[in-house]
Amino acid sequence: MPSDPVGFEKHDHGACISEAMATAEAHCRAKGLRFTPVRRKALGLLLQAHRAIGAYEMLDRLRDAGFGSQPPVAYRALDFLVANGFAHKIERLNAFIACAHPGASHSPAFMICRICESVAEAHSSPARGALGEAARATGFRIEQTVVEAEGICPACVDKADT
Amino acid sequence: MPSDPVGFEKHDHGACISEAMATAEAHCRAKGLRFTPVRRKALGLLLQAHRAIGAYEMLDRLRDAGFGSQPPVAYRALDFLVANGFAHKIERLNAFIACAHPGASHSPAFMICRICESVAEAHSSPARGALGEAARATGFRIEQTVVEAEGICPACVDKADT
DNA sequence: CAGCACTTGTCATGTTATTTCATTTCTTGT
DNA sequence: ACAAGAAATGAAATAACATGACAAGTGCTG
Repeated sequence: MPSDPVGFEKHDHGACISEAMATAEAHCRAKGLRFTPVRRKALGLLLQAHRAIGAYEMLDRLRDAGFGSQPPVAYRALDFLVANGFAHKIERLNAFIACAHPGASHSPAFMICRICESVAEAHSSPARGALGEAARATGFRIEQTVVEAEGICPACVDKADT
Repeated sequence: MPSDPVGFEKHDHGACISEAMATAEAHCRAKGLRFTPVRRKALGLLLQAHRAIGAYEMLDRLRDAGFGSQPPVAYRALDFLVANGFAHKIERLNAFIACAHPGASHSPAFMICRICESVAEAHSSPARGALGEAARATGFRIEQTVVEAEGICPACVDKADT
């Protein structure tokens, strides 16, 4: 099980998909959540894509798979996945990506390549760092954080420098 | 000149507006940028509001002020302000806010109150912290960061606890 | 098996953002 | 001063992202 903080490396994608699905399955069983076909399919599509997917792209694929064709179909499935930590929303892209560390409650941080649009997930520590300091100094109670870096991924840096 | 990292405190709002406008004015003069009426008005409106403003709310006000009524009017003005560091986009809100530290090149971080929707700006240090570490470890080249915390501001915490 | 909570499908609408092109304004080089 | 080029504006159209509301179906629970 890859628990490293980033995701630009190559890996056994098939295995990572089945693992993530199994984790979600188990989590839902444990929590009494209904991992319905449309939700399962949505997570599968996110994992398969291995990149950030817009809600309407998701909708297209769900429709192709025989599910409903109206936006709420996609948004509801994605909301479920996000709410339960199986996926994250990338605010910068208005898009969604499968969680790289499902199960673990965490504050994700993302690195977004502006060339190839790949996205890697890392952990952030809201409490530490400048933001946590500012929050403590002012009495702000942090509930959730969005941390996204835009730039160039290793592969594209190599290409650009060549 | 308030250079403290946060913005939940009371302050002389009139003075802070004129200062910010003057700073922008000077910056544009120095860089040969055209600080046109619509851009000036947009910045004034952001400063006046002292909160995050959606593009269409900005558009309404610009139209009321006699400018064009089509979305690009607002988006172009806002893009100019953001590009030149006079304003920031809050991704979480799809809204824009005047920069609290204009002139200084910086990586802003924001604290967003989910009760009263106030927004405070702090500095972040992308290079340090978990994100910078992950970037160095993988070879990701950070160009820009989005750091936004959602939670409860001091004033609303007090209210909630009462 | 009745009642309830939850999920799904669909229609309708609301919100945010961009593309395109013609026109005007400003700046620059001569 | 003036022509050429760059930048900004106005306006129309459209694209992309997201939610509200309601009826019908599903599965659990008493």
